[in-house]
Amino acid sequence: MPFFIGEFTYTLDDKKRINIPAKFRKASGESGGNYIISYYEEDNCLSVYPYDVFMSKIVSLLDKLSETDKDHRAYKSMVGENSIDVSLDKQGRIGIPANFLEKAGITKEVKIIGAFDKIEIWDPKIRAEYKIKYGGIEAKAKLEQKISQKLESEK
Amino acid sequence: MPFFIGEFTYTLDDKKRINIPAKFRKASGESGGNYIISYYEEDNCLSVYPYDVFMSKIVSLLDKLSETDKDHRAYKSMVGENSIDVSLDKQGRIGIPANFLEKAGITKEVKIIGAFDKIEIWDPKIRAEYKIKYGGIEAKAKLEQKISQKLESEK
DNA sequence: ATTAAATCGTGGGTTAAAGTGGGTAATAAG
DNA sequence: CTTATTACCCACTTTAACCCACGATTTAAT
Repeated sequence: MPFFIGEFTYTLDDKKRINIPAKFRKASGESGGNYIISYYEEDNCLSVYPYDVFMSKIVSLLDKLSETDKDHRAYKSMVGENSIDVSLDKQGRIGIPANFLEKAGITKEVKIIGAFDKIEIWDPKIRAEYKIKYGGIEAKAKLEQKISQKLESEK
Repeated sequence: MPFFIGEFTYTLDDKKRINIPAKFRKASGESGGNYIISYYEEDNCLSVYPYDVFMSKIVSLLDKLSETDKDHRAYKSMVGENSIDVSLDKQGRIGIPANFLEKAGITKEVKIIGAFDKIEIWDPKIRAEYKIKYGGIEAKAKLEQKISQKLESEK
């Protein structure tokens, strides 16, 4: 249901708050102002899921894991460590815990990116590097090939 | 359902608004005045999709991607960054965010081109270069060959 | 063909909303 | 008990959404 697209530049204030674009607040749907922030080391950004999306896309998956398998336990533990729940204040901002800012290398300026079902918060410099890796014409073509192969194989 | 063809020249005003040809407004169908602008680096123009077209051609595909695959996340992130939703004002114009004008190298004059299911907005100079690359007799023949090969292979 | 009416492209002013900053109180941690 | 962090509230500045208006062009009617 949520639908986030676009790219916005904001600043982290002294109280470690970041504004969420008005468009995104309206697009968050059922979850109201409740989000789960999740950090993926591979991405090096903060993924902000509307509460409901996190439940249906992430938690529902983790629920299927086995409690008697140590690797499964490890995975759950890792995802748990890198996730936190937050909510909007009256002005439409979220406060980000210091340890999460640190994980994602965020200091002052941030780029906020709509990634359809979730919102991403990036340090601009880290994002620029990421774009070189994935956003160039050739890199994008590779992604597209991989994805179309996957979709093809599912037919 | 939408059907856009033709070429028009308009100007970006001081408030970063661009007129949409009346013909195209009428041809937008279901989506009313709602569009998604998407930028492809390879094309170097702004692609303006009627909302419904974007949903059925782009989003329906992205929805199938996996949230636990970092390449899939990357692709969604890249597409999301280069997309934005807009809608017509009372006079039939759309406001274009500054970062999207920048991506496509648009300053004042624009060429608006109907590309069947979507509308394209070009800087005239960039369009002229593009035409050299793809519009010449030989270049066009190559395109046609590639396309007929694809269609052949799908039989 | 001439005139009237409607539509189209363009410009600009006003106002509500969005983004930002900071003060104070409540809560949690040392 | 003291200090630091977080939540809640209020205020300012800028941006863009919304509305109205004008000339040019097109369409329709006489």
